[in-house]
Order: sequence, then structure tokens, then C-alpha cells
Amino acid sequence: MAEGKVTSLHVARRAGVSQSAVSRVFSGASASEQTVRKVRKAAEHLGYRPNPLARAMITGKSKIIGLVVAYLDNQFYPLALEHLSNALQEQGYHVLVFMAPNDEAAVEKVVHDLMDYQVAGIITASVGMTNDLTQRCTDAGIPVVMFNRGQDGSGISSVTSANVAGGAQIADFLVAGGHTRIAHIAGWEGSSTGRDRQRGFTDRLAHHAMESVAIIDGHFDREIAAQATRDIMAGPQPADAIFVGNDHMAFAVMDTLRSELGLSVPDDVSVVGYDDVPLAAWAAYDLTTLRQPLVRMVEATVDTLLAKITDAARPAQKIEIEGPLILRGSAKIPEGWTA
Amino acid sequence: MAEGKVTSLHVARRAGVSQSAVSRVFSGASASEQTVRKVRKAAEHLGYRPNPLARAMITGKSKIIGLVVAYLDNQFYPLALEHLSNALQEQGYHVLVFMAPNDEAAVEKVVHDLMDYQVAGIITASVGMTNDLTQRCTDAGIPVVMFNRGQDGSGISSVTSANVAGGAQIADFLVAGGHTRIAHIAGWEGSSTGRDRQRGFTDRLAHHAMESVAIIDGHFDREIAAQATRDIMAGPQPADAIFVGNDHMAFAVMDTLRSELGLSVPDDVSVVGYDDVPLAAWAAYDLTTLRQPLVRMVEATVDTLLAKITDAARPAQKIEIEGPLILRGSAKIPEGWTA
DNA sequence: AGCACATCTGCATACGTGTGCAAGTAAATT
DNA sequence: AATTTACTTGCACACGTATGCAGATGTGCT
Repeated sequence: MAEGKVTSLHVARRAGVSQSAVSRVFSGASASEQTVRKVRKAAEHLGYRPNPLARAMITGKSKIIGLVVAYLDNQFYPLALEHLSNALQEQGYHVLVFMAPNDEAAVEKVVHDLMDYQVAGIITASVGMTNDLTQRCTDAGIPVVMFNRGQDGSGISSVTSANVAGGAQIADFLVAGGHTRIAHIAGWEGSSTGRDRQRGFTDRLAHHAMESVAIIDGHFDREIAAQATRDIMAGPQPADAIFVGNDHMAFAVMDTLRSELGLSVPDDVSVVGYDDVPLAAWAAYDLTTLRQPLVRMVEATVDTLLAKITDAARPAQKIEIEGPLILRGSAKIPEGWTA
Repeated sequence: MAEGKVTSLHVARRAGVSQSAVSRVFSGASASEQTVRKVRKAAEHLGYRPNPLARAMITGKSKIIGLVVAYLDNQFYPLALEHLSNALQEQGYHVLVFMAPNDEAAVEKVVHDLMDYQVAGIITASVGMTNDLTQRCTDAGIPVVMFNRGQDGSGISSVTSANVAGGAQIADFLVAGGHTRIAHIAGWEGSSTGRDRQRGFTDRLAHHAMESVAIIDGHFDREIAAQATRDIMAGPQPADAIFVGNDHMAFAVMDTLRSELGLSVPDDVSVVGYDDVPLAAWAAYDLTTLRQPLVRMVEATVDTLLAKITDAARPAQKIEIEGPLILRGSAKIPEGWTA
């Protein structure tokens, strides 16, 4: 009932036990049934809540998860943030946001900040300069999970969708649709996500004895994707289908095709994206896209991270989650494919 | 250079001073020039950084700002989050995210969590059950600033755009455009933001001796806004212009008008939004809208909050920032108005 | 020179919790 | 009955920093 700084000592006095006993009850250590009862009762009466900062100081680990994120333009990431925060909140953790740095010096700063706050774990999303950052935090013993991005060499956990398989699915789909001049505006070359989608896509095209008429790195950027679209359509072999590395760029591609070049989607050009952000379902775009199962990816991320926090010896995991191709109106639907 | 827990005591030993001296140097208290030099040098050599948790424990105030946010669907809020976090990071603060609760019990939990972490201040955005939450935190002595929402009675600081004036601007614009059947899909009735825009709008219409043909509460929700659109266009007086309480709903309105009802925007119906999120500039929507100056709103929010943190006696401020109407293609442009 | 005054410094303690250690108790074993 | 074993519990200390207090040092004044 009473407000204003009630500590474990107050609880202890009222329950007629020592402060250590109170601590043990609330930190999950063993205590006799009777002690637990007395302590809980006194605590409830006083409105006691353990101080997480004091707890963090003693244990060296706070109940804070550092989320490092570079940008929030792409709708996929705010939604990921929302779900991550909710999921972690349910487990008693909270998300401390770190805007990802561009230059070397800023990386330094963020790494230090993360360690200063003794974060229990780190999730990175949409980050460019991730190599250095993740490695250093891992070296410092802080569990790291990369969300929607992998890193081949080093033993760092990651959760992504099955990007190679996704790229392949889209290749099958566009080939079945009878397209003959297929182009690809890829995700950033520096991200595993972009590379894997591209590889799955081109390998599968090759399997159909086909080849992209153009492959351009879109850097996950609207403006660059728009310019890539102009280049592709002005080239010697204008595409009749474009697979775009993510939805965010795909919207720019569609805008450019329709408003700037006066072309029809999908009559002149089919467009396929990747992510299935909510906006993809809106009538203005109605984008055919490969869905990344956000909720399951978030669950996997949280599970992996918390497991690693609980058991530091746990080896790194690279989790891939399959997603379905969502058929909408931005791309010709082959005979027999059901929407 | 050395890693692994270097404390003020280590620095003190190396500098040949007491631990208190080190503390004073880093907490800005007074110290002789010579001491400062010795301490800084030793600190740099050892790679010392003050522990913010320990500091928070002793002072009762952490360098953490609690950001309470309900949803991130509306692009306006993730962008606000991004800018807020960046601005606060520059001032040495960090953002701890709290997903806003729907029910009473969850509010309780969030309030407690906020106090447990001894946040230095709180920013609320897009929150419904804000009354109780803000009041209790204010009572507990924690500075609160409401972002993009006001609260009339109680003395809580807020930063919004000039919503009444904005609504009025839009009324002038639509009247000048020669529209005769103007409707309004309002923002949520429970938010000051929605109410103010509506009031400015209808008052100004009245000033032109006009009246809305329909006013429907859209609750800032796409689905509800879409249904409102259907109702308005199926009514006895189908609108030739609709002012929508924010961009997020306006997109749904445009989708419904064009794809579902087969109407042309702006030939059949002009649509005007509020916010000017990036998406509004994309070709698929090209939405005429009243810009909320995000960067300046963020600056004002951070300034107000930090000022209140530094000086608790500072009275609450309600800051309103004017924004321009951005003329695009979704609404008829009156003669003489320049885009 | 003597005194008032301002400034700096170190000592000690506090913040609120977790945890090793030893003492205590009750139950189980020989 | 004596001894081992398994649990509890309280004591004391640690985590890393801030800060009141008293002593020390230096400056300016009459």
C-alpha cells in the first residue's frame, strides 16, 4: 500500500526474517514454504518490488535487451520491434533502443553503451556495420541474435526466413507465368538476406535454363531501386517481370513503372516483392510477395536469445523459417496456381 | 586499454587520488585542474567508463527515457521513435520501449516498470489510456511529455502540431477548391489531436457558411475508415471531398474510393490527410496533406523533457508547432494556390 | 603576522540487492 | 543412540558510484 522506496529490508523486518531471506524468495533460490509465505504476504502488503538496477549491479546482468536498428522506414522493422518488445515484456525483459551507427567511431560508442548498461542480450536488425559490432559483443560474452540477417563465418546466432528457398519459389512462379525477360533488383549485396534471395533466384532460373536480363543492387533503398527500374526498362531487353529484393523497394519500382513510365502492372511488367508488409496488401499496390512470417521469426529470436542468456554454453543457432508466396495482383498468376 | 570492469577505484589508484576525486571529476563536481588532468589521463589509459547503473542507484535517476507507445502501424510513430532515439542518444540518454497496454491491469504493470527502472522521464505517443498513466507518473515526480497528443485539464506537458489551425487551413483549401459536399472522417474522438483537427475544420467551414455532409469517427483505424468511406458515399449526399484525420486512414479511404467504388481521386472525390508521412509522397497515393513538422516536434519534445528533468520546478508547457499544407495530386488545387 | 574565507581532498557511509559461509535444525541412516 | 545428510537461515560483505563532513591547503585582507 505504502509508496516511496520500500526495500527488501523493510519487507524483512515486517516478515520477521533476514534481508537475505527476502532476496532468496524473490530471486528464486530455495526457501522454506513458511518463509515464502511470510515474505510474500509482507511484500504484498508493503507493495514491494525488487529493484532491477540494484539486481543488475550485483549480478552483472540487467533485464534489458539492446535492440540495434539502423532505420525504420521499411515497415517490416517497426512491426518487428513492436512484436519483439511485446514478447520480451512478457518474459520480464525490456527493449533499450540503439540507433545503429554509420561510421566506425559511432560503432565504438554503441558497443560501449551496450556494455555500460550490462544488457543481457542484443538483437540486431537492419544493421549495416554489423560484423564488427556483433563480434565484439560476442567476445565480451553478451549473447547476440541477428534478426533477418545472417553472418556466415562467425558463430553468431541468426533468425531469417528461408531466403534461398524463397528466391527459388519466386523464380518458379515467374517462369510458370510465362515471363521471358526476367530482371532482379537485389537487396543490398552486403547483406546475407539480399545475397541468399538472389542466389536462390538465379540458381533456380538456371535450372529452368534461363537467366536474368539484368541484376542490379538496390541497396534496400527506394531511390536506387527507382533508378534501377529506369535503367532496366530503358535497356536493350526491357523486363516483363521484376523480382525486387524486398517490399519497400518494390513499391518504388511499381511507382516508377506506373506513374513515371506509364506501364501497367502486371500487364506490361509483373512485380514480385519480399516481406509481405501490411502495405503490400493495400489496394494501391496489391503486391505479390513472399511472406516473411514475422510472428514466428520474433518467437524464434526471443527463444534463441533467452536460451543463450540462461545457458551461456549453448552453441549458436542459425534458424531459417519458411514462408509462403502470397499471390496478389501485381504479377501474372500462372494457370493452376491458386491465389 | 584493459577490458573487463575497470572501476573508479582503479582509476583512483593509478592517478594517485581517492575514489571520491574520480567520482567528482566524472560527475561534474568541482576539482582542481591538476586532479582533473591526472584522473582523465588515468581513466583514458585504463578505458574507464562510469557505470550508469551504479550511478542511477545512488542518484535515483537513470539516463533512461521511457517511451510508451501503443502501435507502430502508422508510419508517423516509428519515424518519431527513430528521431527521438537519435536526439536523446546525443544527450546521453537512451530509450526504453514500453508497449502501451489496453486494459487497466496492464497500465498498472507499465507504471510500475517505469518506476522500477527509475526512468528520468517519460514520453507517450499514440497511447489511448493515457490519462491514468500520465497522471500517476507525474504524481510520482517523473517528468512526462505527451507527443502528438494533449490533455486539457491536468498540468502535463505536450507537444503537438497546431491542429486547430491545421484543420482550418484544410477547410479553407477545400472550400476554395469549390467543393460543395465536404465530409470528415475524424481521428479518434478520445484524442485531443482528433478533436482539435475536427474543431478547427468545422468551425472554419461554418465561417464559410458551410457544414460537413458527414462526420464519422475513424478511430485512427484503416478498417473503420474504409467502412466510413462506404457509408459516406452510399448516403444521400455522397461527398465530393473528404478530410481524413490522418494519413494512415487517408490511404484506406483512397483505396476504398478507387479500387472498391471505382471512383477517381481527385476527379470524383478530393482527399486530404494529416501528417505527411513519407508514404504520402509516393506516386501511388500522392496525398495532399497537412505536414506535421516531425523534426521540430521531436526537438521540442526532447528540449521540454530534459528541461523538466534538470529543473523539476519548471511548469508544464503545451507546445504547438505550425505545419504547412502540402499540395499534391489527391485533391483539386484551387486557382492561384501554388503547389 | 594573524585571521577569515574559499577551495580542494579523503574518509566514511549509503544506495538495494545477491551470495559464500558457517551455524542451526530436522530427518534419515547405520 | 550416534552419525550422516539435506535444508534453511542469518551474518557479513560485495557490486560501483555519489556525497556529507571534517580536515587540509591556499588566498586575500587588515
